Amino acid sequence: MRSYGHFCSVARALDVVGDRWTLLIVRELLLQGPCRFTDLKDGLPGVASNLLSERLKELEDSGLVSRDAAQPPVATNLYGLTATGRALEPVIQALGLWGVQFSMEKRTDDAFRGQWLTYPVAWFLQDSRPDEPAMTVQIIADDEPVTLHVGGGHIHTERGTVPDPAVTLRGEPDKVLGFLAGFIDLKKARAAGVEVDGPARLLTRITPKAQHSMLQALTLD
Amino acid sequence: MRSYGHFCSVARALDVVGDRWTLLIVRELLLQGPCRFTDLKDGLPGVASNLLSERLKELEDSGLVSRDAAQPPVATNLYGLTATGRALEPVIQALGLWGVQFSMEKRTDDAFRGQWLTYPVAWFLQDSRPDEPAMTVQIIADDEPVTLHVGGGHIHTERGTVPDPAVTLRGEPDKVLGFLAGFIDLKKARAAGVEVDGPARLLTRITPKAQHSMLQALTLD
DNA sequence: CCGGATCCCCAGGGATACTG
DNA sequence: CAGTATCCCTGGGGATCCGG
Repeated sequence: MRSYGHFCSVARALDVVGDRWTLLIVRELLLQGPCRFTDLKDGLPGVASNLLSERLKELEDSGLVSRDAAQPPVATNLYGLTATGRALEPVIQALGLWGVQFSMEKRTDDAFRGQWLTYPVAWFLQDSRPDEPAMTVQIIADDEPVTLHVGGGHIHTERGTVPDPAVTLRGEPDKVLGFLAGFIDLKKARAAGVEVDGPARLLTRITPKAQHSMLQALTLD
Repeated sequence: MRSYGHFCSVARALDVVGDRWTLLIVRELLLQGPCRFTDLKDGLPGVASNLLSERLKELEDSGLVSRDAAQPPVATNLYGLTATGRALEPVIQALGLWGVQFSMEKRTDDAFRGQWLTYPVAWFLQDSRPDEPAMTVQIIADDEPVTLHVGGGHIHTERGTVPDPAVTLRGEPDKVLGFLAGFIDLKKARAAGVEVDGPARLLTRITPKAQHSMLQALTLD
């Protein structure tokens, strides 16, 4: 990217990561960990392959991304973040927190990937009944399966399915997230097409963290 | 800006502030407070006036910036941040902290403005001898005058000169900042063209905050 | 099928000139 | 002073193609 030419650390940071797609590539590498070109491309719907290739080269030159040959059986490269790249997590988080206020606007054609549910859950939600036995919640949003491990006060997420979840949620991503975060109640969620398999009351132990009161001011129509 | 089309709050945030110059405009409005078009343009060396005009319009539409007519005598508009815009400060700060590692690279033709010194001072430096009487330090970097008010454990900065400072520092911005932050000692600073008027030992009460140890690993050649 | 490279087209950015 | 208008050109988007 063309340098802003300012002696200012904010401008210098943007000289490195200010290009289109760059911070979203870092987001995907943070969420997915070291992964292949194709995995990155799938996690960045809409990116042109030449752009992704070019950005990865620039990020490698800047020392934010490492490129390693995978184990011999598979002939592919694995892209991962260096320590410098991982140090961008506070930037991604600050952007993500600020961006929540725009996340509930209805946009019918937005793409969705399961791993994108990870951050809002980690940032905003908690297990409010840590003494109850751990449970797993299966979420299927836009056919993207995500598993929530709830217990001990925390919620851990991962992609994929799990054999016998305590509860299963299916629906559109914004509705599922809105329900989990408490923007809409069970009745409205069901009206919006969210299906709940299993005892819905188990889900009441998932609550927003208090410090993000901004979230609770949001409404979902 | 063209939307990324991702149902992800990071992407939604970048849909709003991901355009070139946008976050630097927010930086200037945070640093300068409500100000005129010309003040913004001066604080953003290199920006084309049509770009600045266009961005301000977009920021106004997004609800980040307010445009108010100034007091009758002067016929001009004042641009300021709304609460939504000010909420970007954590993003700017995270970027600025991450960008420090690139800030000491020598770039001879970088522009400099006094207000850009405000953030590094506020983020990294402290008054390590709060019990001593307050003092003012005058900095003249690239002909941009900045005043440091040091006392009570804190350092407050403002643009402009002050009548009788305890110490005056003159030199190139990176050298002055490097000296203040402790990357280079007085001898090296003088060798690099920094002039100190007044008792230099008074400056030893300005020290880096402990939590930003990253800073101290940096070296300035 | 994976990991890109190449090509073409167009929107957006940069520089400059101009106007109320 | 505070923008607007214009032109040019780079850089991004999209599709396709190619070597392994």
